Amino acid sequence: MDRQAANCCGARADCSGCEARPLALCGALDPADVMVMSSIAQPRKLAAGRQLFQEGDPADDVFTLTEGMLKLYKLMPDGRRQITGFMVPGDFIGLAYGQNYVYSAEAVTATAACRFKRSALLAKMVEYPELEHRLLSLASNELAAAQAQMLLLGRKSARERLASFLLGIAERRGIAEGEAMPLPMSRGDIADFLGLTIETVSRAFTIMRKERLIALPDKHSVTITDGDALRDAAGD
Amino acid sequence: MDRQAANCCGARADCSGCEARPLALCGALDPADVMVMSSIAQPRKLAAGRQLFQEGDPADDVFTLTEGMLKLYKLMPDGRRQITGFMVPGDFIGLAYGQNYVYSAEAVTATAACRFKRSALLAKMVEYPELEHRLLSLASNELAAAQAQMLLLGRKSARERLASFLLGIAERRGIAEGEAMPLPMSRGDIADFLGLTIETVSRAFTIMRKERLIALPDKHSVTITDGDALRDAAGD
DNA sequence: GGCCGGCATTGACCCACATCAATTTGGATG
DNA sequence: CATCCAAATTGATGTGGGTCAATGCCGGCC
Repeated sequence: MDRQAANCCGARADCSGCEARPLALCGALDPADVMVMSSIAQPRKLAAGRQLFQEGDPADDVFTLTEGMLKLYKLMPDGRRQITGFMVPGDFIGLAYGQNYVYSAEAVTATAACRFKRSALLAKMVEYPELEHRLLSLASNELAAAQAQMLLLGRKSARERLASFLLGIAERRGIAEGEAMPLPMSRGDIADFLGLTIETVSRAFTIMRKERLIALPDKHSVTITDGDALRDAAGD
Repeated sequence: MDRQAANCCGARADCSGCEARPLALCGALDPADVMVMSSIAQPRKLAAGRQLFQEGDPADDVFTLTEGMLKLYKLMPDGRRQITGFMVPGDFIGLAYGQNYVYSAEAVTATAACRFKRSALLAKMVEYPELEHRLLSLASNELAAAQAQMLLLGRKSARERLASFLLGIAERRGIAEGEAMPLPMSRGDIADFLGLTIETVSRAFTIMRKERLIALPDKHSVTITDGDALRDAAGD
């Protein structure tokens, strides 16, 4: 089973109906100028579990995620894995001025993304500096998130890590206390994001459920039932 | 002793002799245009141990480091600290599109930096898009470094962390095997950067010295004596 | 509806690193 | 040169989370 599902095309994108646009790179442009992006964008779909690219591949393309969720990760030769982020619609992927990708990207759920040739995007950025401006703003947000994650990985306990993780998702997704929140990634992915093992993540979920900080309607959703206590558990 | 040493001035910078320029933001400009930066740059000196700014302060200024070393860090309410990076001449500090700094910055050694009003820099970026381009390139390098650090913090052993740290500095500084490398930060700073305790860092140094991977001429220098073995110890 | 297989949970045990506690070292100061 | 003190090292002991192993759960498939 190595064929990719509904990938293909080479077709040009129709950005007019894109829901991710206001959030994403293209949101930097006047509505009238969005067509300049569609002229260089190639839509691309990816089934859950498939890779968008691998660490070390030549970084000729960059992407804007429009639907679904991707995970970015780095691997060590012995298989240890660190997930550096979960990407959601609007996120830009492939920023990096090196020749090659420095991490791998894999679909968590079925995803859709817009692919751009790096060279084409660079050319458009010369013409439309507001694109570069938006990209810098996306990059600096990512940097702030990366720094928060370093604090989490370097200094927080397992319990604090899980609490911070859940609060972070809820905030990013704008999900209120008492509302069910989708958690599409596996326990293994969460563990590799938080620098823990599957077993430790599972135990932390169980404890927090027993303490009524959260509820677990099923394995792929959480409800924050006591936001104050959860913030307390996050340690900051 | 709360007065700041030789800080002061409000004077305009003379960028013509700036050694950090080729590396830094200003290196993006034609030599003829560098004066546009000096017109908005304010030089600033900082003694070792002094803070440039604190997490939460209004982020009105941004900086380019020209001399010395700064550490950036985040604190938890109970005092746990994670250093997210050590900055060297050429590095840009204060990137972030929020209202407030999201980390603190403190001088490790005596430092010199160029301060810019964020608003003034933003204005110049409109006029000179190559400034924004350079900033994006600096940001994406920092992002790649942050991702490498997440792998280190989430998945590496104490020994691997220290080995990676030393190799990273040697590479950044262009220091060859057998050459003494300055290590201006304290063991405590190294510990807070690597997500370990002082004692564990100290033990790891001792072990690697006894194994002849490194030599420790004094507490603030290291020599990599067996680069291959050290790369091996770094795990990737 | 029953079977299968992958993911998640739970339990028992272990170990790398944290913590607590002395020393030792070395740079600053008079 | 002696004194002081903060930083670093070294040693003894504790523990949070990793490892290994068994069991449970659920969704897909015949």
